[in-house]
Amino acid sequence: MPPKMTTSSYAVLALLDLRPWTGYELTQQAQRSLRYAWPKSERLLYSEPKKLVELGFATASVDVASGRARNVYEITPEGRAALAEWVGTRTQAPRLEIEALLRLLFAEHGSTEDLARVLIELEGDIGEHHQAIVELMGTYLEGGHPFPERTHLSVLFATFQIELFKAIERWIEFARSEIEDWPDTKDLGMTARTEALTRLLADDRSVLDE
Amino acid sequence: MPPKMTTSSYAVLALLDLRPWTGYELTQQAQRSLRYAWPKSERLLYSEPKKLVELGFATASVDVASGRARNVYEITPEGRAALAEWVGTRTQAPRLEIEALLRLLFAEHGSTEDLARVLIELEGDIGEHHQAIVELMGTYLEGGHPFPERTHLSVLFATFQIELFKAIERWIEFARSEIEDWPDTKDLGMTARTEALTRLLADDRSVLDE
DNA sequence: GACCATACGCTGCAGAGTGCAGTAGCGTCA
DNA sequence: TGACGCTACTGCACTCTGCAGCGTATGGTC
Repeated sequence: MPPKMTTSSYAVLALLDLRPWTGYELTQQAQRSLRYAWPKSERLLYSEPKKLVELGFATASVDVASGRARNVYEITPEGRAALAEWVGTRTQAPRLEIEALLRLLFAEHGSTEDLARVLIELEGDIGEHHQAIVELMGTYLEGGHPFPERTHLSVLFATFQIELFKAIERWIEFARSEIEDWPDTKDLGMTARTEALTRLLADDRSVLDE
Repeated sequence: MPPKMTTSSYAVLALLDLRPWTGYELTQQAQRSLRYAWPKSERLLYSEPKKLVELGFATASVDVASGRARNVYEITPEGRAALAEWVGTRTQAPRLEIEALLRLLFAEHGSTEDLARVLIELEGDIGEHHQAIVELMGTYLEGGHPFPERTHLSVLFATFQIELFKAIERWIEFARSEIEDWPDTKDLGMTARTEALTRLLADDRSVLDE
């Protein structure tokens, strides 16, 4: 049986459609540009182009010119056809893994300080990404986009990241102020405040509009 | 070598701390309540309690009382100790897999209609979750929380979901109106509109404040 | 009263994906 | 000159997923 095309395979194939890349470049580029939509390990990104070659969607050649040997991958017409077909398939539902929220849900095992620390860690992780995107937009303004004709796509993509990060940061502030009023993490149950929040949520209203 | 405790192991252990569960109940409960923070497959959720037993963090017994045989798992004092230690460890960075955004980034392979369809699919997936949370809050108001003393945690957790879903839905509307003005998905590059957006993002301003 | 769908209650297995260790060449700065 | 870091990967063990399969009990239909 031939290997199966996964979403990750199409992601790498779409990069190969832009230009030929070496395996190393592919891992670096994919980790930098796709990290926020499709985070995958370096290890996998080294394996995917090999699979594409096996399927006839890419060709591999070895370049020895610049120093040490490197695999160079290039897309084939069959590869482009596969990409065109991919567009018609159903999009997978998003999948959000947020350990900080798991720890919030089970915060009873630690103190309110432990919970505050979890929020700080989340804030740090989000803040890093947030800042990186803002800086990237600065370089785009100076003509730094590696594929200028694709700027409209990268920027629309970036608007999502920024709105998401801002929303999460706003929530962290909100959660922090809520937790400040908690005497403990345990056994509070349905306090007056929690009931007020529950009512807002049951009416599908934002808890931040204050 | 004994098996390794993963975040998923702690998630299941934290559930076991609430009360004993059968394997089946554990899979259902974990998929319902943890889906938005820590989405894991049914298969894994059947395996985790076995690992906990091997580590001495839970005990297993077979209940034949009600119809057919079922495994019942219960936490041990060692299990509770492990949970208490977990609180002190570093929280993993969030990991957001959103195939819709990957397809946006490579929208050049399809038409603007294809891209609009991707947004509709994303909207549908988010909308389902959004609605489920709102309904859950309704049941909490009617005293439907299975562990009433933990309501404050569940509700704070839910505020995150609602704010996140609302932010994503707002962005989808925004993206839709942007794409409507595109003659094509390809080669637009740095249009005047894209430049305006890039400037906003580089200043870390929201593109939705209009 | 036989049938069938559906929920319960799992297990095995192949394959996707991760993390880490290891290997090896090249540049550079002290 | 040797220590460090970047380039450029590969192998391996292990985590996690999806799917197929399998038997039991419950409720409703023809």
